[in-house]
Amino acid sequence: MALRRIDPASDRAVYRQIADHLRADIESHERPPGSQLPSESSLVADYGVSRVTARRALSVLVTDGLAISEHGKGWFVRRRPPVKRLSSDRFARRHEGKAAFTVDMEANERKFSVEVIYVGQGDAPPEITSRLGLPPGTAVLVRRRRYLVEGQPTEFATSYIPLDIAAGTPIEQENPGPGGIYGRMEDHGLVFERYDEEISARMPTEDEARHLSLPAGSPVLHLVRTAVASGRVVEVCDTIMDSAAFVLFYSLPAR
Amino acid sequence: MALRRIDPASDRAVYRQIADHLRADIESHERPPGSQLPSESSLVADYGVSRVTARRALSVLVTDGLAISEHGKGWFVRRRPPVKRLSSDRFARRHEGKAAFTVDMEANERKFSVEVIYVGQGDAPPEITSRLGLPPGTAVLVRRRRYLVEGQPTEFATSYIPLDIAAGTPIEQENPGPGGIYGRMEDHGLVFERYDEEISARMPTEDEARHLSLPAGSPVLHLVRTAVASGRVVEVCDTIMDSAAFVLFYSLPAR
DNA sequence: TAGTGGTCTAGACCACTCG
DNA sequence: GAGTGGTCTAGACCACTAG
Repeated sequence: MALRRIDPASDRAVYRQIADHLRADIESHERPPGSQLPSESSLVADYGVSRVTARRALSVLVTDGLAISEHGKGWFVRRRPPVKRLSSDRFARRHEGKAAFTVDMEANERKFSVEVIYVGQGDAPPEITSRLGLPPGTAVLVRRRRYLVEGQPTEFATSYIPLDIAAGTPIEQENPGPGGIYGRMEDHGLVFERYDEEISARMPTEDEARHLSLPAGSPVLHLVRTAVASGRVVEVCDTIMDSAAFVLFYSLPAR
Repeated sequence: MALRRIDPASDRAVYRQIADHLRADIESHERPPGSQLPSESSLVADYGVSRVTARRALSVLVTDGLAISEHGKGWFVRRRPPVKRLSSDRFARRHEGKAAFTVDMEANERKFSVEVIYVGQGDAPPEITSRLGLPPGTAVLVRRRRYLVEGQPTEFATSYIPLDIAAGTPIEQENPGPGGIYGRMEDHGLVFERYDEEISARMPTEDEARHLSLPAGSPVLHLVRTAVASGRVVEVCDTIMDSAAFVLFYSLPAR
């Protein structure tokens, strides 16, 4: 964090050089997560650049997911919530009467909560009805909720369930009871065979960024789970996760 | 793509309004992938804003992963390489004598190639030696390579293998032969038990962005695979993937 | 009120691409 | 050479946060 100067002979743009200095400080933990970065005016004074250039340097760090700005307060090194999501034994342990998310979080000893945003009939996007094996436009049960870990939103999930499975069962309730919706499906004789998960990553839409309180430069993990029971698809769950908060874990047997 | 105007009464910043217009055109495919966006000067003329504001609007799209700029040429709607990576049957099919990546790509009928960057002894980061069950600083065999799909780099992988397994075997060669390094390990009597995979997503480092020719606003998928055979960890493979090029697929049995 | 970031302007010089 | 993006400056006004 020693005072560094711009090399005017360098090919590297001035704003990048300043960003490099700050990045080095962040990566070496000389500027720890949550600490305040130099203000724009102090960069202007220290480096002898215009305010626009100082801002650009700081913006580079935001784009790289290393910093955030807070209006009226300053620029700060971004805090990273460390959370781990288990997978392979996630569904096995569900049989003890807990929903998958509960199992995941308890395995990591964190305080969590669930916010139900919407439960009721609704339309599903065509990609979803197609996975469910239903004609486009078919009404389904929609369960939309947001998961919070230690007060911070980290995950935003929407489940789609065929109405012939959900109608008249506790699956239509906000709280479907012990074991979650999978438990209720088993009560009705459905035998689960497998869960297929597709994972991708991308930048969030503006909506997603708002729902998850994501700073700029923070990608999301997109997970689509298809649950198969008794020979048919009984649920498609579309999940958007703060990528800074999750590591997904899969254990594949060799044979 | 009709001529739209800025609403000066709106709370939304001018550069965001312009970005919104362009984003809508991109998402509706009125501006298809690869097409040229309006030049900075034409935005200046059409919207009556300064060049800085026009550039900021375009930069928003870059940060969101929707556009790229090419010096001297213009701004373009980003092309997205569609590729799918299979997982669950990836290792099962390896036994036919093909490496996992080959299986993945053939399943998607794409032209691919592998570039070997380095094969030889080297140091492994402490996270890696710890996974391998070796003391920090132990030398290991390092195999670093880059995978290209249809000429575009999409994946950058580094394998770390304990020397007592690799030394004196074709694993130390650039081309380890049919079935890849796993095939050679089996030749020596190792029996594979499972592959553990940890997946996360984040923004790339500058190095990673260069190696993968990633535009700004393009996150990477980070996959760390730990191969367990005959009761010990025989390889850790650290993979960085262009998130725009991959969808990871896992099938989890219910019991 | 003082300090911080958020937005915008007008103008400059440079480097790259293409015909 | 004409057009495109890349970088930088000096200055302005506004909005938010704090003591």
